[in-house]
Amino acid sequence: MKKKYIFIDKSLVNKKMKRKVTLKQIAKELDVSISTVSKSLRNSLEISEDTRQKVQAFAKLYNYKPNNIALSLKNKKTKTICIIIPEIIHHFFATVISGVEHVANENGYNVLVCLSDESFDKEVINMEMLASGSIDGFIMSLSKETQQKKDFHHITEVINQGMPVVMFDRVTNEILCDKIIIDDVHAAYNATQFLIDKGLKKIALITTVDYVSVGKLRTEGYKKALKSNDIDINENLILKIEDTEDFDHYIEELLQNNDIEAIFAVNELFAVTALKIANKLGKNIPEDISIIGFTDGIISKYSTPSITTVSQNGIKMGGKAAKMLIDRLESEDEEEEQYKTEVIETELVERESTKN
Amino acid sequence: MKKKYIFIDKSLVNKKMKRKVTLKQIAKELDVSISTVSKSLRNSLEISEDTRQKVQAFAKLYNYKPNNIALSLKNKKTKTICIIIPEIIHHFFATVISGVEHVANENGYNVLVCLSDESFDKEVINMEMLASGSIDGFIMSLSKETQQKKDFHHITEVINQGMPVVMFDRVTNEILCDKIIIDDVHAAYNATQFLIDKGLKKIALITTVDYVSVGKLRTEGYKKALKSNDIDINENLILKIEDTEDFDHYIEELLQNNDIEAIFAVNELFAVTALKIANKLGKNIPEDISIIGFTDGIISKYSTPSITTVSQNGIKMGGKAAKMLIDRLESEDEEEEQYKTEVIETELVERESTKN
DNA sequence: TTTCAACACGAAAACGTTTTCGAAACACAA
DNA sequence: TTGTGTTTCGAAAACGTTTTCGTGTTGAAA
Repeated sequence: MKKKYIFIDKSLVNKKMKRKVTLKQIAKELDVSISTVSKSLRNSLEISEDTRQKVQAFAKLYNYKPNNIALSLKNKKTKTICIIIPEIIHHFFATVISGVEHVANENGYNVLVCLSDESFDKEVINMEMLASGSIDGFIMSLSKETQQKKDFHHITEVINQGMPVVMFDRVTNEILCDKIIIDDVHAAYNATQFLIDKGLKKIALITTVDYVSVGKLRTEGYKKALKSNDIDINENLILKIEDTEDFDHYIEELLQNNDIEAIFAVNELFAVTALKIANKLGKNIPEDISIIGFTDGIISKYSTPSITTVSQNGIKMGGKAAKMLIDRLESEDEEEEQYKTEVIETELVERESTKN
Repeated sequence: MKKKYIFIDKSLVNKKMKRKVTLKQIAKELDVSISTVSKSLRNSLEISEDTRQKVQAFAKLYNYKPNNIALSLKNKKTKTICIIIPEIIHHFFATVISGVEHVANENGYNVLVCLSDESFDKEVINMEMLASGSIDGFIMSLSKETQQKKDFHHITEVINQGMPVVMFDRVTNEILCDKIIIDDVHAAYNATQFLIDKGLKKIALITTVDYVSVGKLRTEGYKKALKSNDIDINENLILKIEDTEDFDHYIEELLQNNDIEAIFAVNELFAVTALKIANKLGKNIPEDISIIGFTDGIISKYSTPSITTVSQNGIKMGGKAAKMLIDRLESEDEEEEQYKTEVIETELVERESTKN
């Protein structure tokens, strides 16, 4: 008979289990007070050399580590910050988290990640839940639904409780707090100008509906660039896409019904989809149509042809956001500084989808 | 003179600041004991209808929320789980987090994200740090360095302290715990067989160095498929790539020096890079060379041509991992069940990079 | 009037720390 | 012996909860 499983004796397992040791247990074992143990471990001069060494040796032997929760309760800080983002599958948001995590870690903070799924309710629930002591501060980018509703009471509430909030990318003027953004208008302006400089005039815009702040701003930049080059704005060339819907056929229509020379898309997905549809319609990129996207993600980089984009540098944004939050946390109740809005430089990454 | 800034009076700010109210404060205000307040809020029958209502009204007015840290200390559970992954920028890991987060949230848990950056030390530090009360359990995928060193003491230690650990994707046999994996050998076998079924025989493999567990297993599957179809294994067609190095020219060599009919790549990056280099060398995909990748990521989907891949379903993996961990947390100290290893089904997603 | 429930509430312990303050013990000078 | 310091330690409060147990009050039954 073959043995198929190895059953592990429970008492044996428990023997191996060194449950976490506490100050109280050490104190009892060494027959001193809890205070003495605590002080010894923190090398207080109040305690004699002898006792200190004895305690420290014992603590090391039993691998004593102070309980973080108890410390949090005592210090009223958790050394944890929370980042709330609409979703994590987007490359941009993943890079932001990466940036946040690194800076946070360097400063001894941990990062709690919450996904709002673009839902107002989840955003509210998460914030209310966590504001009750679990974390020291928030970094967040608004969900689409929140931006549409323009209801920010959950954020004001948290701020009024004295908890710092740093907003990034999708922000709102209705909340006073630290912010990290890019100059969407300017970046879009530059991207459009870049196309115009190549001698292209019939430039289509694929953007989001207006309540998405960044979409609106980028649309603004696009229009501004056209105007300052005395190119008429043709509303037929502007496609506003509701994010939930299947948008392929809209782009197909756009490309079929207009002899477009270039496309500026406000995100990566729109850009790559336009590229694929253009291909399907027998247009060559960049010979027939030039394409510029937004967000320097993995798609643009590995697409064929690779796509010229406006790079947002999510890692930098995340890093700066974490730095701002932590600065505010650590300087707390010193002079209340004014809230700052920091603008991160964007960069046009030229690739194969635009002709030169 | 134009006003450039609006200075906000600090006392005013503080007036608006409703700092978190505690049981003690409510008790004092209503001139009852803390116990009475606590019981009232939890609708204890010990307390008279009158008092209960009074307390509840007051608590609602001042927006009382119990302090999570205090609760954690009392209950010895934090309702937080930690996921440690090598990096977040990889689409696969992002999807896993997404899966974890959703299931965790459904069950009232929060998710702490730690990035090991493929570094053994960071993995160790993070685990040791957090094991001291901050979280209830771990979900993790090993860093490359840890796999190389084969040093898992930090994980055993945590487990011995009674903290449950669930490993996924990059796991090891040296640790006894719950695991979620895919059958890498089988999936690679199928992918290779898929190519063979198309009549392709000269199939190259682009894989990682052997210490990466999944790379090794997928290599095994590839070889197995060749053998069972009586195709000789040509080591020249097997390219093992060290992850840190710049590998483009290796792939280029591989493609130039052999008249390859198909490529099986163990990850997305290798696949798309091979595709681009093949293109550059004037080969048509899939007419001249068929390509299959691994990990159903964003790159494969939006590449041109889109890439046939083995889909790992990270969301499902993450969800299952979270479920397993939470089950163990909540059933704790009931019968110690045996550790389970769950195998997630993979799926071959057929796209344009393989001919039919 | 006594007795006994039932009711309504409070005191205190517990979770694991840190820190303040007081005090015991001892040494040493006057 | 007394007074003055110094050294070394412990008690207790504090952080914010929950929960056990005790207790005082009331009303009714005996």
